[in-house]
Amino acid sequence: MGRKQTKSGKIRLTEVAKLAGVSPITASRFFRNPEALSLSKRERVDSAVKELGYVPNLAARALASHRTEVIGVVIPSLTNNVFADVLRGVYDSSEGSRYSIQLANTRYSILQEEKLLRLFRAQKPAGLIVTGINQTTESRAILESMNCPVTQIMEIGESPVDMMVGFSHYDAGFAAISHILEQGCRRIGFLGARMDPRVQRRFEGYRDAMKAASLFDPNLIVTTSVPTTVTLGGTLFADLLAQAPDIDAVFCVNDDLALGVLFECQRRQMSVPGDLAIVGFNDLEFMASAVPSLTSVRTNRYEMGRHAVTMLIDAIEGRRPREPVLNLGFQLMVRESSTPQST
Amino acid sequence: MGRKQTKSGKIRLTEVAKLAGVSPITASRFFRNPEALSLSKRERVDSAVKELGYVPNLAARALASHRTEVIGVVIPSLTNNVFADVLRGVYDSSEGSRYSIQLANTRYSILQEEKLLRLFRAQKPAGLIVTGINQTTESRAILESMNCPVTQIMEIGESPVDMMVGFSHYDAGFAAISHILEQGCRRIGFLGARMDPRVQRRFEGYRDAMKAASLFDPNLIVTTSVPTTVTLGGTLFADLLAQAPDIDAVFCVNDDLALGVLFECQRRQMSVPGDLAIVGFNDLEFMASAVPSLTSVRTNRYEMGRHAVTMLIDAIEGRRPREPVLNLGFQLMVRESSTPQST
DNA sequence: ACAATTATTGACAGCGCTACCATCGGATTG
DNA sequence: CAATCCGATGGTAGCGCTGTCAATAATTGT
Repeated sequence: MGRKQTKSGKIRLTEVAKLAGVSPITASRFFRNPEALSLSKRERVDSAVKELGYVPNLAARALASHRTEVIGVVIPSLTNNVFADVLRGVYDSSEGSRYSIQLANTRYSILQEEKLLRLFRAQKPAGLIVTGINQTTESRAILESMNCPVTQIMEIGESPVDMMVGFSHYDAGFAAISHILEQGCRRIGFLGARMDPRVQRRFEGYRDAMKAASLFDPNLIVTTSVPTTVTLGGTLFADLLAQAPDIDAVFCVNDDLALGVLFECQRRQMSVPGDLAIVGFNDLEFMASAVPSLTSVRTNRYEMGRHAVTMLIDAIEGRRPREPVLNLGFQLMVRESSTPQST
Repeated sequence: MGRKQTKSGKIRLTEVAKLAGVSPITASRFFRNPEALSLSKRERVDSAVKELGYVPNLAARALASHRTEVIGVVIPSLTNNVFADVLRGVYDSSEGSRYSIQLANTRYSILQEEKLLRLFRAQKPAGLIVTGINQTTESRAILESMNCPVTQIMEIGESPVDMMVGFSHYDAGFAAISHILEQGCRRIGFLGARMDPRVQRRFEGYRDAMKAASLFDPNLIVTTSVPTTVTLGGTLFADLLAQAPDIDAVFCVNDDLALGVLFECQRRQMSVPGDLAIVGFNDLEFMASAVPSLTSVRTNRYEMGRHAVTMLIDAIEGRRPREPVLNLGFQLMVRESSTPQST
């Protein structure tokens, strides 16, 4: 015969059905569509399941039904707090649904992303959430061959693979700089770390706002590809000061850098915002709490996660949104660090 | 007949085998154990796979082989930075192996944990990593019925389900307090948020160290079950000051709280460490960068993640470690915030 | 040169579940 | 009262892959 006998202890759906006195297919329906069963059978199956301690075999289910109830989520980093909030939204809105979340981490590697997408494809997820809009041609091809709804999150742009939820990093960067300019600052430095595509677009917002005010100067810019840390904020700021000692404001591409700048100012006895205005990005929780409180651009990360999942589930279940691209915008949270007059 | 014809475009292993001129089972072996094939067949299968764009069906594989190559990781939070580091270790050491990581988030809910473990069980993972040692009886039963290696991480204790990697939170808390006592502080406050089991044990370390010095006083303690934030650190500290105005040090169960306390001191013009010594826990990156730099207890989170996976894979592949419990210890990172004399 | 061993390969059956259709009793209708 | 419909249930036939073991080819030793 084929293979060794099924372990005696193993409970299959057949056993459950037998005990409940129904056919296997009825027992199967108990899990997928209990309303379709008569109350009496439903109860009989239910107690049989409990009595035998039946655990459905997901692989068999997936094989027979050609689908799974997994939503894949591909993000570039777990260390970056930004994604923690997105994921909270994702988990919150998947809870209560039949779908379970499977998380994958590219660590900002294009190759890793392709590999993960390939892995997901082999698993036939019900839907997929991916970060950003700068997938490689190869990744995009995989996504398009995937035969399931896909939501791109964190930013919006032209030609979505399928759906998108995000905001314009360019606009957000531009708005931040406009605000600083309004405060009367003229020499606004730019501090950037891990220049991923979204950070790059924030930079473009900075650049264009500065150019529009005829204040653009390459000396005001310090960037690195190194991952962001608070300490790095201090280091980069020191570099910036060395190359442009006359700066009166700094725009940091994220809040960790901004906090690092604040600490460095404290170390150098520079007053914030008196000597220097600081504006961060993301509006992490600590920004409001710092002394002085730090201005930042709030991005609706939690909502992004929520909407991404909601839209995805709707699409999976055939209720496609009429508008595939959802712009969640941003809010400039103006605080002490960028309002010199209030000091 | 059974069901509608397989979609014409669908490539199965059989098709690959046919094109390569081998039997399906040989093609199958190409994926699982390529060394077993002769070089010529290996090349033939390889090019057939590429030509047809074959994507293996993981569900079928899992069903036929009774296993998967998934390592499940169950953690209580993604918002908490602590786990980001653990996960970095997990991902780093799973990379290059055949196993892929599946992450699940209990959000500190016991029920959610049980639900997730049940889900994992139905998926027959190759191995499982779970956080902490305080599983419910039910969760523990699921883990034990799981028929795969299990590693508990973040802390160590008696009677592991299988393996453990972590450190003693009690000892760490005790050591932190001992250090503060050595600095001459006597009225050491305790600030705690989200009192999960590990935080609870840090508290016990605090309590016993204080009792040993005959300095224990319930008025020195402020805790809440609310999740941790920097802002909360400030709030709790204000409460603490109200109830014990004469404190000369604070031990915070995590670094976010400690940062919040520092900001609150700045707001109140209290000098750190002159008026108040501050010690945090976890040694997140920003602690070294704060002004003054903040003392903390460094926990080897990255290494915890790495070892958890390494041990797990070894166990999966039959190379069980001789010692199932690995204590990674901790280091007290003494900085300005707790060394008054150096100010 | 021949048996003994080892490396490759293949045939077969079936993993546990569900899609598809058929069935069947009973309620509804004209 | 037959015709119609509908909700509940079941039978059959795989889904795509791999475990088992047997068969064959290649290699080695004596």
